[in-house]
Amino acid sequence: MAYWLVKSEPDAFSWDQQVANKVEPWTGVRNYQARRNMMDMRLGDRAFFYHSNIGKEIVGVVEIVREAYPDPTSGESASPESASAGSASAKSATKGGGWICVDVRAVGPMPRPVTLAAIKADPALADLALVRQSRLSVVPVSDAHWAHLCRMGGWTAG
DNA sequence: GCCAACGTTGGC
DNA sequence: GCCAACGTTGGC
Repeated sequence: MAYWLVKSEPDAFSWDQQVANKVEPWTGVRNYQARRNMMDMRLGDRAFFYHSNIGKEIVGVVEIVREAYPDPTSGESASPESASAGSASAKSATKGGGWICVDVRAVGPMPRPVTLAAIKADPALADLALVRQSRLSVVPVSDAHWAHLCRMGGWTAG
């Protein structure tokens, strides 16, 4: 399984809302590199939920519960019917240059949120994509980095 | 509120 | 196809 990190401004969509909604479509990604990363997400993959701007810390863990499909908030998205077909329709969406989203489910909160400052202060995390490409909202996390960040946050489950 | 990084756009 | 201008993001 692969690991990821997704960012959200808590003003727009916060961890608390993610927990309240349980499953939430991760929409609004309008960057090709981020889109490519989302296309690579598979069922069961996990991602850190990061608060940008306010907080600047990893606040929880989510799981991918639906692979890429056309983003309903995108102007040129396909119909809901074709969207329910799953990743096959995502391919046609990308063919048309449309944007995509995935569904994520809240797994649990970080016992101790991992701040950006703590990440930057740790040499082991110097090449984390979050640090290197601060503007990218969906980034991959290596197995080693995932384990390291889990340790920092006191995350013991899975 | 400012600035750096980076992506996109448009003129040539 | 290059590059300057501009817009957006995100950290400080």
